[in-house]
Amino acid sequence: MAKAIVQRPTGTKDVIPSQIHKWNTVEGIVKSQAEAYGFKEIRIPTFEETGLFVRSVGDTTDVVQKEMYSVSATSDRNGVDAGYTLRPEGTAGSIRALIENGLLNEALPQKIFYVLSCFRHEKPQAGRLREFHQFGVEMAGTQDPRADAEVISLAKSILDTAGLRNIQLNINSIGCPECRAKYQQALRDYFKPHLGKMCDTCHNRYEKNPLRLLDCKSEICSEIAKDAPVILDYLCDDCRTHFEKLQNYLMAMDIEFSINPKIVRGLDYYTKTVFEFISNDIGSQGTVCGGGRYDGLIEQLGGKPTPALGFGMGLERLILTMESQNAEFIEEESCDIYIASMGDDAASKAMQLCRVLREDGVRAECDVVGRGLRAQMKYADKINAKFSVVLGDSELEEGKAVLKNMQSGEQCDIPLDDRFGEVFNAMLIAYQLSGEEFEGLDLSALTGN
RNA sequence: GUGGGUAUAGCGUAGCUGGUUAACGCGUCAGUUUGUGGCACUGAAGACCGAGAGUUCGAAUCUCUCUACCCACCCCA
Repeated sequence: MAKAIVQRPTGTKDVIPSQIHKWNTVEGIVKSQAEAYGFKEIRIPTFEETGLFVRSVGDTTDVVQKEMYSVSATSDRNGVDAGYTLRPEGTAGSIRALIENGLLNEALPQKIFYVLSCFRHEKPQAGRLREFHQFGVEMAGTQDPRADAEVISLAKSILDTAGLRNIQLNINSIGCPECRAKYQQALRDYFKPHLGKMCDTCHNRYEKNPLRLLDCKSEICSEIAKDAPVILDYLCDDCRTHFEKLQNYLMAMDIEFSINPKIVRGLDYYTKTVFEFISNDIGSQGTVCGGGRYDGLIEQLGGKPTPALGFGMGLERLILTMESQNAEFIEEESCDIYIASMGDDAASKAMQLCRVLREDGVRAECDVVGRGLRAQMKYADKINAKFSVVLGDSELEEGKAVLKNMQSGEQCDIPLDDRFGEVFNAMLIAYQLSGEEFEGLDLSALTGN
């Protein structure tokens, strides 16, 4: 391992140039699909007042209790400690932005999406970083189950477009505050006699958030949880029909799902629908996408009561899954033309030609190291240049040079005057049309042969 | 926060039970008769063997501590 004076912080990753195409691929997919569904991009601050996350994510959750990067900011509010936190997720901030900018007074539903980095102080492992990247969407202003289906459909479209297979969709309903209260009581009644045998964290859960008793992975606890009451039996009429309609819409759209009554999201704001897309190919942290409805959140954050829902998708996990399934990434474009030169005059000419070409958006490069011709050609090959030109004294005298197709080795003359850019662009287009067609093309008129 | 694993040049590895100048592949750079890449050949640069301490005449190879990374628990994206 190479050493730098300072190394990157634990749980962070560099994306080096040879990998960037994966991110561009994924971000492209995610944005184009979101736009196809009518979602608009939003950008929000990287940090927010700590209170925002405490109120929304929930003060009993692990995320808030032990995973936030926070600083106090005593001086910011007339001596009152405002305190800031690097966002651990995207929903809180984007909902805050919807409220603060009055967007909930515009036509509803508001449909927004974002790509952003999130920060959680956890111990890193496969698919889990301290700084990770999330694509997310939020739809505010509808309680119709069609919205739930639409949002799930968007997530599914993204995974499909990315070329993924075997991603399982699990859905559940955790009810509204009324039916959930009844269910929580039922859970407490059920677990109470077993409490003695159960783990410490479950004791805590029993008190603070009984829903998560279902989630415990410990053998004894999960064994006990097996026969626990199921939330779906406790849903009120409204929640039940909402959930049933959602299922009907999903089936109508041919989106396969399974109902998993054990899904309990770790963020407190969820109501009714919750869902997860899970990959089995990337280790134990297989949740690629998770989300649900949060009908109470906007009011809780000071907005007018507005039902809403959304999801977050882990971009690192999405890329990991694509890699493990050998999905295709879009390759970056390489250099269009490398202009090699010998001697100072030719070097100047090369730089000048590069400038002209770049004005037309051509990826043009020339020697900036002072290498010999052979080395320049090797470099042109390494950077995968499509064409090359060699400039020396004789070319400058004659006013023309030889343009070489680096893939086929084919060469032709190209004038070194005002027509250079025009001719080269024609060659480039021919090249892009296809290698085979290129060979059959008669470009003699252009090149003046 | 709790466990387990790993740690040798830019990358990937070899180096067995301790013994002279730490090896190989890829990569990088320079050449292979003077103005042309991909192949081949030649050569060069590049590692105080994660850090610190200890055992020993002698350690990359043994012991201890630390750190980082990886994996799992937990939690979530």
